[in-house]
Parts: sequence; C-alpha cells; structure tokens
Amino acid sequence: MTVRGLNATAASLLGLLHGDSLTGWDLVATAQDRIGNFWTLTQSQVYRELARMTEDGLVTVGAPGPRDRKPYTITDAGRHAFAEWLAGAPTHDQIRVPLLLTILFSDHLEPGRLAEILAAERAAHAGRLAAYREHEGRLTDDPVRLATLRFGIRHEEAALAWFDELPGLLSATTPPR
Amino acid sequence: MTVRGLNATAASLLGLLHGDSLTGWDLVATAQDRIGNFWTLTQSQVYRELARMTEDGLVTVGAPGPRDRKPYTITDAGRHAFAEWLAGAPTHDQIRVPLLLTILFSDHLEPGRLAEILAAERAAHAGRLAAYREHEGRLTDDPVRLATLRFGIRHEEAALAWFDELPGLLSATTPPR
DNA sequence: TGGTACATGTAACATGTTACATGATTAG
DNA sequence: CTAATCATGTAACATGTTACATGTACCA
Repeated sequence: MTVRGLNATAASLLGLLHGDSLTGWDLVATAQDRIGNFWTLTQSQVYRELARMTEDGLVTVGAPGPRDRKPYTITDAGRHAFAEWLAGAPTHDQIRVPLLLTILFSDHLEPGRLAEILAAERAAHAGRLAAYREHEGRLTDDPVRLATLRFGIRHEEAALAWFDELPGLLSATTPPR
Repeated sequence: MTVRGLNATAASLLGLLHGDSLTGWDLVATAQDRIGNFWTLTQSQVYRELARMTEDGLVTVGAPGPRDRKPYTITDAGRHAFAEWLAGAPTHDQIRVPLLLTILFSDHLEPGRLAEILAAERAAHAGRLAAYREHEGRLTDDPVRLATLRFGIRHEEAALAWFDELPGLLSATTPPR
C-alpha cells in the first residue's frame, strides 16, 4: 500500500479501466487496439502494474470468473491518481530511430547495403501509412482516436518525404574514387 | 570476456570510437553532439557499456592521464562487432508520445487544461524546429549529419502541422451541454 | 585559495523484454 | 479427445534513470 507515483504505462491502464472492469488479458488487447500505435506495453508489464496498483489500492480485484479471469476495477484512489497524472505536464517524447544511427555511421557500410536497408525501411513506413489511412476511414465517430491516428499519419508522411529527399542528401557522401 | 550481442547504445559508442581514442567523458559529450537529437544516453550508461565492452575485448583502456582520464580504444574485435551490428537490419523505431495519451484520455480533463498543455507542447516543438533550422545552416559540409537533422526537421514540421489541425479534429469532442 | 568544470564511477531503482510454466475452456 | 486459444503469472535479464560519492586540475 506504499504510495508510488504513476508512470505513463500504469496511468494508461487506469485510463482504460474508467469504463467497465477489465481483466489483464482484456487490458492487453484493449491497449493494443487503442494506444498500440504510439505506446507499447507487454503482457508482463500489464500483470506487474496490476499487481502493484492492487497493492497501492488504485484498483481492486474481483472474484475469479470462468477461466480464472480476474476483473480489475478502478477505485476512487485510482481515479484520483489518474486525474492527477493526466493533468500534469506530459513527459518529453521518446523517439529512437536506429536507422539514423545506421545512416550516421554508413561510411562503415558497403554502399549497396545502405540502399537495401533504406528500401526496406521505406517500405515498412509506406505500409504503416497505408494501414493508418485505411483505419482513418473507419474512425469518423471518435475524435480523440482520430486525433492520435492523425499524428501517426503525419509522422509517416514526413518519414516518406524524408526518404525521398535522402538520396539527394547522401549523394555527396559517396566518395568519388 | 563472455560474448554478448551489441545493443544500439553500445554500437553507437563503438561508432564514435572509430576515429581517435576517447574517454568516457568525451564520449558523453560527443554522443550528445552527434546523436543527441535522436538517441539519448546517460553518463551512467556510457561507463557501464565501456566496462562491459572492455570485458568483452571490444575496447581497451589506455593508461590514465591527467585527471584520471582513461582513453578507450576500439579493438579489431570491436570493429568487427560494430560492422556486423551496422550491417544488420535496424531494429524498429521506438516512439512514445505521452501527449497522445493525454489527448486520448482528455475527456477526464478540464477543457482549459488541455488547451494549456497543447499550447506548451506546440511551443516546445516550435522551439526545437527553430534550433534545428539554425543548425541546418551550419551543416552544409557533413551529409550524414545533415540527413539525420533533416529527419528531425521533417518530424517537427509534421508535429506543428498536426498541432494546427488539432482544434478542428477535437472540436467535435466538446460535448454540447 | 576557493569555486567551477572536469572526470571517474557506484548504488539503487524503474522500466522494458523474452522466455517459460501452468492450467482451463472451447471448437472441431 | 485433441488442438487451439484464453488466461494467468513468474523468472531472468537488459536497459534506462536518478542520485550520490570521490577526487583532480584549472582559473580568477
């Protein structure tokens, strides 16, 4: 029951618990669906955070159902902790793009290999953009989800535009031997 | 001397060590300068990775200099491990945008608070973009660094465009009571 | 000679990842 | 009755963060 500060992962679980009670399994699925595009969390984390939040009195466990399903319900303390977390300034973004390291050190790479990597990465971004756009059409009713999806779309569009200007930027790299 | 796989953080240190030998302190500063915009690493991590890589024979420590400065030098094994890491497919991007959680759950927030948060975030992005653009002017000679910087610029431009379309997207959110 | 920047590192903890172990229910 | 899926969770490890402890050299 020690009071601990919420992290964003725990907070998002509490956010998802504001409606019905959900089991750990449900939470994994729901999180994947609702925030999976911009926030990853694993099964392990979910169960760990649930155990911790139970200890802290932010959620309560209901009686085990059919397959040992255990519904978690948010408490008033949980709502309060969530509201406090939500009203605080969001922490800084975390962006780590391994490809940029590859590019930065690409002089230690055979030229052909870089082109391969870039092509594969570009394709992955294009695929994600297409999936987002398809999703976009089916989200006309939910403004906040649309807003987060739009962020993803903008992000992927920017990535593609960048991929397309890359050859021009890097052409000077190739040493003229 | 157990062989361990490289992680991106260790690899980037090896990348930076391809020129001169550098001390842990130097590496922190150099990393901040060269990859700081898209890859964070702390002092603690640097010393930990250096200790580990020394154990693994990827780098060697030179004789302590003036202020107990210890120059680290990459070994052939280190170069090999780095080359192998670099040629591999980059791992997937890691993007975590806490603000998107804030927005997704913004119905639990007083309306005015959301506007405040958005304004502050937008300003932060605008500031970063300005800094990048200023930097851009002074980078005409280094194509790979320019390429990574351009990624940052594209990313920030996308963010700003998204902030500007946000009010329109979210206006439907406000329940008409 | 006293403060600042340099330079090392450890300790403790928080968070995230991967792999595994266990069993219940359901669908075919 | 058997395979797939649901559902729990632990263990071990990797990575990242924050705070602290220690001392050195330089500069005003």
